[in-house]
This record gives sequence, C-alpha cells and structure tokens, in this order.
Amino acid sequence: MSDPSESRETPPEHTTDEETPETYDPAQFDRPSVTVDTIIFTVENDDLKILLVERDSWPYEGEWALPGGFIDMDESLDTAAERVLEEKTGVTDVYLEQLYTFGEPDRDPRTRVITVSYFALVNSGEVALGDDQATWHSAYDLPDLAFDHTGIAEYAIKRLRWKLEYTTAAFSFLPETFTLTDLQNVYETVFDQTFDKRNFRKKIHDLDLVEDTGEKKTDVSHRPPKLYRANKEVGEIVEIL
Amino acid sequence: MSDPSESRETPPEHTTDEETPETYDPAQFDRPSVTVDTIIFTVENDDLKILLVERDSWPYEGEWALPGGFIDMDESLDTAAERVLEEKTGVTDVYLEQLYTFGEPDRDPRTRVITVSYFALVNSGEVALGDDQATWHSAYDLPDLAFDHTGIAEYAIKRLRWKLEYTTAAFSFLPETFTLTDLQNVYETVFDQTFDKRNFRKKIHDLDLVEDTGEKKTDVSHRPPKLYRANKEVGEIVEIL
DNA sequence: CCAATAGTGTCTGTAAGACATTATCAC
DNA sequence: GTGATAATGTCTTACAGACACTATTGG
Repeated sequence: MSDPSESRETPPEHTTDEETPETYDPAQFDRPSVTVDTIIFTVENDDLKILLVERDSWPYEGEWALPGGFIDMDESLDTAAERVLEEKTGVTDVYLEQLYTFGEPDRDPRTRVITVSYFALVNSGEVALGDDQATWHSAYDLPDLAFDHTGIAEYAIKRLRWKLEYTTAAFSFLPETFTLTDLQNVYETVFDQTFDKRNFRKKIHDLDLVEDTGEKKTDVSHRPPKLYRANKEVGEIVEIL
Repeated sequence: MSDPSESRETPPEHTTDEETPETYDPAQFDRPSVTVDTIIFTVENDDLKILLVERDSWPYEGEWALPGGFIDMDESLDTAAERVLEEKTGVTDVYLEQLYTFGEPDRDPRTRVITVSYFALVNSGEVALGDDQATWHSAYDLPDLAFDHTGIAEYAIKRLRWKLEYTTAAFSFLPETFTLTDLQNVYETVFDQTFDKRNFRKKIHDLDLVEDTGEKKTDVSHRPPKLYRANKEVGEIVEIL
C-alpha cells in the first residue's frame, strides 16, 4: 500500500461506533508525541551528502540519526522544520518541503512518536555547522541509522531525484552564480550517472532556465567558463531530464 | 522563528545510566492530538466525487467535512486510514496513499490537532455507505468545508491527477472487467477534458496495460464492446498521458 | 434501415539521444 | 605549445497529436 512505510496488516479491530469521532473532545484521547525529522541534502565534491547527528543518549546512543526535534504547541510543522534546519546549519531561506509522515507504533522504544519528515536542499557554501555533533555523510554510503531513519533517508533520495527531474530544485544546491558544468555536476551527483554535455546544455537553454551574467569564472588554468544565474524560481515545475 | 539556543533534538544533561530511559521521555513534552482525514474519491456518472460527512457538533456543526478520526495509540497511520475508510464505505482492499500532513496551530479551534491526510480511490459499485451522514459530492462543486478541509481536498485533486498521469491508479475506480470506453471516461472525468479515442487506445495497448478477457458487454443496443481486465498492478509507475 | 457506440491506421512535427571538433586560458 | 576544460550543431529515431471511416448490435 503506501510507499515508504511498510504497512502492518493489523486488522482494524475497532468497536464500530456510530458516533463520529469528531463529536468528541480531542483532548480526551491519548496523544502521541510528534516530531519533525529533516533530511538535509547538499552536493559537495561530486558527492551527495546528508547531515547526521550523533545521538548522545538512549535509545540508539552513539548512533547516527537525522536531525529532528519536538514540535512546539504553537508552531506550525513548516516552522518546526525551519527551526531544526536553522539550529543545525544556520541557514534560513532554503528549499524545504514536507516529505512523508512516519508513524509505526513501535518506531521509537520510548513512547508512541509520529514524525513528520522534511527534506531540505542547501548550498554547502552557506552552511555553518554548529559545534554540536552534526556532520555530513555521503548519501551513497550511510552508516546504520537510529530508529527507522535509514528508510526515511532512502525515501528522501527517491523524492530528491524526482524533484530534480521535474522542477528547478537543483538551483538550491548552487550559489547565486554558477557555471553550466556546476549545474551538470549537481545532476550527475544526484542521479549517480553521467549525462551528455551537449544535450544537457541544449535542454537547459531550450527551457530558458538560466541567464548569462556576462561574467566569467577567473583564476582557472584553462578556458574560463561563463557564469550564469537561475532564470526561474526554485521549485518551479519544469520537465528537465 | 523560535530561539535557536533551546534545542529540542535531545534534552541535555544525561547520566549514562542505561536503566533510566525515562530521562528523555518524549512524554514530558506537550503533545498535540493527531487524526487521519481521508479524501475518498470515486468516479460515477462521469463525475469525480468525494465522500463527505456532516458534522453534528461544535465546531462547524452542520457543515460538511472529510471523514476522519483519531489515531489509536497502538495502530499505524496506514491502519488508522484503512479503519476510517472501512467505517465509512465498507471497502477494505483499495488504493490508499498518504497525501500530506497538515498542522497549522489554529486549524482546529478545540485544541492543537495535526492531521495526516490520506486519499483513497474506490469503485463506487463496491461501496456500501453506512447509515450515517456520509454522502458523495462532486469534486467540481464542493460545498464549504469545515476546518481547512477545502484546501486539503483541492490538494488531493492535484495529486490524484498526477497519480493517473504517471501510474496505473485509474484501475482502482473500475470493476474487475471494464471496457476501454469506461477507462477513458475515468481519465476524462478526472482531468475534466476529453481525449482522442484512437490515441488513447493506442497508448493503453502500447503500454500493455490491459488484457482482453474474450468477453463482451451484453445488453447494449449497439455494437457490444470488448471487456478487458488490468494487466498491471494498481499504482505501478507508467507514464500514461 | 436507423440509432448508437465500438473499433481501427497514417501522417506530420517535435523532442530525445548519439556523437567530435574547435576555442580559450594559465603556465 | 601543452594541458585542461569550455563551447557548440547535426542527424536519426521514437513518440505525441491531429484526423475519418467502417463495424456491430438492438429496436
């Protein structure tokens, strides 16, 4: 049934109550804890990376986990995700999108915890990691992760590829100006494959995705490449590959 | 944005005592209520329909709302959605997929309620509506809905279209055997536009989506159409339109 | 034979994918 | 001039989309 989470075949043994649940005061129901977990992606040195934190307490003490936190009672889910992202990376205005909500009853040994996952695409140049335990790890060689975070990260990679294929999200990984080779490197890194340079550039130009700045990259010991800037909003829907 | 210094990732001071997991009990945090709301779609009489229930108490008493319910502490999110679907329609084995999680702090006037929305695609012939207030409404002419349900329903229609364009989900709206005209009607209804009959059928056959049953529809006062059955699992990824 | 719907093929234009050479800079 | 990377165009093939007539049944 649903995509990422393995569905439990628990038969709905439930007393079929004629009253709709909405008629009740929600406060009288047992309530799960709700967290956000963020998959923070960056592309650096031709590698797709995910930011992980090392847990310093039970459960999964010493293991790597996705950065996350509990949702404040008066903040929206998006705001909670922005907060976690900002706490870990210092960046604020980046591409951030809700991914999926995971809620298997036993996914956290402490108590019932439902997590709303988000993924973020950041330009590594803008990140200032705090002095806590957060570090980058290759998405293609992740360590074992705490909780169900391995499955969450794998699902995030699928969605990331979809985003780059059908939207302009790739710009999020790049600085304000960039070369077409930089852009192609992002695609090759995220899809873990190579693309033909002429076809790639033709596509980018046909779709009018970039604008020539008139500047060129300097201090390179070969023909200096042109610098471009994005000509579309990040996340606009455009079929690219 | 809230104060970045108060990190929620892992509460700080920790005594390395494996026997006291309660140290970081997430239960110490305030917890929101969590519900599932389901957008149950069907196609009937060339109309895309959504199942709505009439609220019988505050808030939004007398208004229409998406069917939903609170999540039991020991059931998964998928199971909760299946339960709500079964309570309202009697159907059990249908296409059901998580849509999005909505959690604006003030979306419910009673208390903080986060809702995990699901959408389901059912064949109207299999539905047995209970004797409660659930009835079908055209997705193209919805009444005002309670809470933020109007926005949820609109988003669901977008995702539904995406699903039919890129997967075999359309079969979920049809019985075991069907004609190609039936299938085309599903597409025309969901996309609210017409498609060329020859191109549509060519595509369906080229993608090997259906299998001839050898049977024909009877009791029609015109040339009897062939009956087909699906040749792919519901939800398989295939570019159709 | 009339009404109603089923069923079928060709042509044209566009876009994807394969592919090799020249240009420009630092040293 | 050498090493390194930038920049560019053509051809072939596959798929999307426009388009009109014949077939089969019940009444």
